[in-house]
Amino acid sequence: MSEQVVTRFAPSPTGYLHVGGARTALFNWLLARRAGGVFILRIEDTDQKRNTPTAMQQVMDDLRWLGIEWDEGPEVGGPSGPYLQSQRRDIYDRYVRKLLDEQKTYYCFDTPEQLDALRRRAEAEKKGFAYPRPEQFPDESDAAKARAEGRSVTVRFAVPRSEPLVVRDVVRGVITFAPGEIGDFIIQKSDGFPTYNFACVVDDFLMRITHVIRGQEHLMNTPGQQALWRALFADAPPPKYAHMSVTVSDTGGKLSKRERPKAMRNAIKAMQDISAEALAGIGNISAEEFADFISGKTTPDMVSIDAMAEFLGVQLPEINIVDFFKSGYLPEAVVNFLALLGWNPGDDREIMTVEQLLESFDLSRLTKSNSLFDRKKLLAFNTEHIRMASPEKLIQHFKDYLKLIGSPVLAADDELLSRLIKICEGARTLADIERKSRFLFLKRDEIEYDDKAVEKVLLKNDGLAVLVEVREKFAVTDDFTHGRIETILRSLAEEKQVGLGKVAQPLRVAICGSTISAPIFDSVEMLGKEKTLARIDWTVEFVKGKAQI
RNA sequence: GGCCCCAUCGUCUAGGCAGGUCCAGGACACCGGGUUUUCAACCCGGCAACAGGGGUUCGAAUCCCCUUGGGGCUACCA
Repeated sequence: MSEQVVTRFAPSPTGYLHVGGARTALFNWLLARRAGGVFILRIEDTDQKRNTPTAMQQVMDDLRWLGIEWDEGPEVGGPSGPYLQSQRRDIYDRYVRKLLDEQKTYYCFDTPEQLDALRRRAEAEKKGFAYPRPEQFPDESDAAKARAEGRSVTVRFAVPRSEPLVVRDVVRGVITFAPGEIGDFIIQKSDGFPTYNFACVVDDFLMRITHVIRGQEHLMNTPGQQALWRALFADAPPPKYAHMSVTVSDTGGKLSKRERPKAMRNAIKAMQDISAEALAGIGNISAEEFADFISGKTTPDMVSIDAMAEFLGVQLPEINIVDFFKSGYLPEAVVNFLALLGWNPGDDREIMTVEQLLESFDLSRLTKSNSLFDRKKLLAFNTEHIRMASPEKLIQHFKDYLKLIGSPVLAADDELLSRLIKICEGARTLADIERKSRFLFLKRDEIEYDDKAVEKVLLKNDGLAVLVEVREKFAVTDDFTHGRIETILRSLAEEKQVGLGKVAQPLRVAICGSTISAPIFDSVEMLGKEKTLARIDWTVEFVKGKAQI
C-alpha cells in the first residue's frame, strides 16, 4: 500500500489569513512537502452567516505570499473537488442519509430556547451538557411533519456510549474520554448545511487525508469526529491527528483577530480631544456604531479599524499575514518565525531558510505547551533574513512592498533600488529602507519637517550657520560625488573642531526633514547638487521664519 | 460549573520518553561597555529559570501523586 502523505489546510473564509491559521497551513504544507506528498486547500464555507465574499481570495493571496502553494484546491483543481464545502452538499446529504438509514443518527426538532434551557439545567446541576438522546428516534414522517409545521429540523449523530472514546494524538499521546462525555452533536443544520464536525470527516476521507495538523482548540472535536469516521468508514484507517499548542497574545488569551480592534479602542480612549464624529466619518460608520465600538459592545470591520488607525497614526499590532506584509516583513522571516512557534529542529538553529525547514520538519518535535507571539523576536528574524536575502530576491520583495503601500520610491529604477537597499544595510524591515529613502522622491513641498529635529539640530548649536557654510562649499564644487561630498563635510567638521555629526545632522534635516535617513554622503549624492542646494535654501528660509515667531 | 491540555530564564525553547555527563545550553528581550554621520546594524560583557508540596530512588529539571497557575472546548462557528 502506498503511504503517500496527504495533508490539508481547511480555513473558513471569514477574513484575512491570520498568524494562527498561517502556522497551521505552514505545518501541514511542510509535512506534505517533506514527505513528497500532497497538500490540499479546502474551503470550509458551511456557515452562511459568517462567510465574507472576499475572504477566500484574501486567504489564497496570503498563502501565496508566504510561498505556500497547494496541489489541490480552488484555482488549481484536483481529483477530489470541488474544494469548497458549499459546493459539496449533495455529497454530505448522501452520507447523512446513509447514517439515518442505519439508525446511527436521528432527527431533532428543538428550538434554540429549549436547548438553552437544557444547558442551563446542566450547569445548575454542575454537570457537563450532553444532549439527551431520545429512547426512540423520530422517523421520516415525524421529520416531514415538523418541516410542514415550519419547525427546524436538525440531524444529530448518536455518539457510541458502550466504551470510552480514545484519541491517539501525535503530540499528546493517548487521551481518553469517558462514555457519554461526548454528547450527540449536530451533523446537519436546519438550513441543510453540514456542520464542521461532519463535513470535515467526510472530506478528510474522500480527500484521503493521512495527517491532520491543527490547533489544540480542535482537540475536543476529535473523539466525536473519530467516532463518526468509524460509523461511516469503518474499513478505512482515520488520519493521524496532531494537535498543536495554541499561540497566545502578549495581552493574554488566544491570539485572535480581535487584537487589532482592541488595540484601536485602547488607543482612542487614551487620546485627548479627538472628535468622535470625525473619527466615525473616517471609519465610515455611524456615531452610534462608533459609540458601541468604544464601549466594547461591537466591533466594526477591519477596513474601518485600519482607516481610523491610519488617520490617527496609531500602529496596530500585526495579526493578519497581510499586516506583516504592510509593515515591511519578508515572507521568509514570517515563515521561519511561525515554524518555530511550537516546533524546533532539535538543535540550536533558529534562523532557517524554507529549504532548511523542509529538511528538518518532523511531527515528533512539535511542542506541547502554548507559546506567546513575541513580535520583537520576529523583528530580529526579519533583520537577519533581510541580511541573508539575495539581492535579486530582496529587490523583488522591496518592489512588492512599495507597490502595496503605494510608495513614491516606486519611481526608482532597479539600479537605484539596489543601491538604496545596499546603503540601508542593517535595516530591520523594508519599511525602514523606504522611510530612509522616500525623501529622494518627494517634491520639496511634500517633505514634512519634524519639529523636534528642526529645534534640536538647526535652531540650537549654530546648526543653521553650519548649514549655510555647507551650502557655500557645495555651491562651488562641480564634482558632486560621494567621495567629494565626504571630503567637504569631513574637512568642514575638522576645521570647526567638531564631530561630523554636527555638520551632517543639519544637512540631513535640510534635505529630508528628519534626523533619520540613509547615510548622508550617499543621500546627498543621490539627491544631486541642484536639489540639495534648493532644499538647503528652502530650509534656511523656513527655519528663519520659524525662529522669528 | 463540566471535560481536556499544558507547566525550564521576561519571551521562544534544548534537556524529560531511555533519572547521574545540567550548580541547566541557545536565541530574542533587557542592562553595561565599545564602534559610529542619524536610525539601525555590528562587537564585547552581564543579568536571568527547572511553579509549590509530597513521594520513588544511592541520585530527579527528568518518573508518580496533590496543589497552584495558564490555556482550550463546552454553538444549528469553524
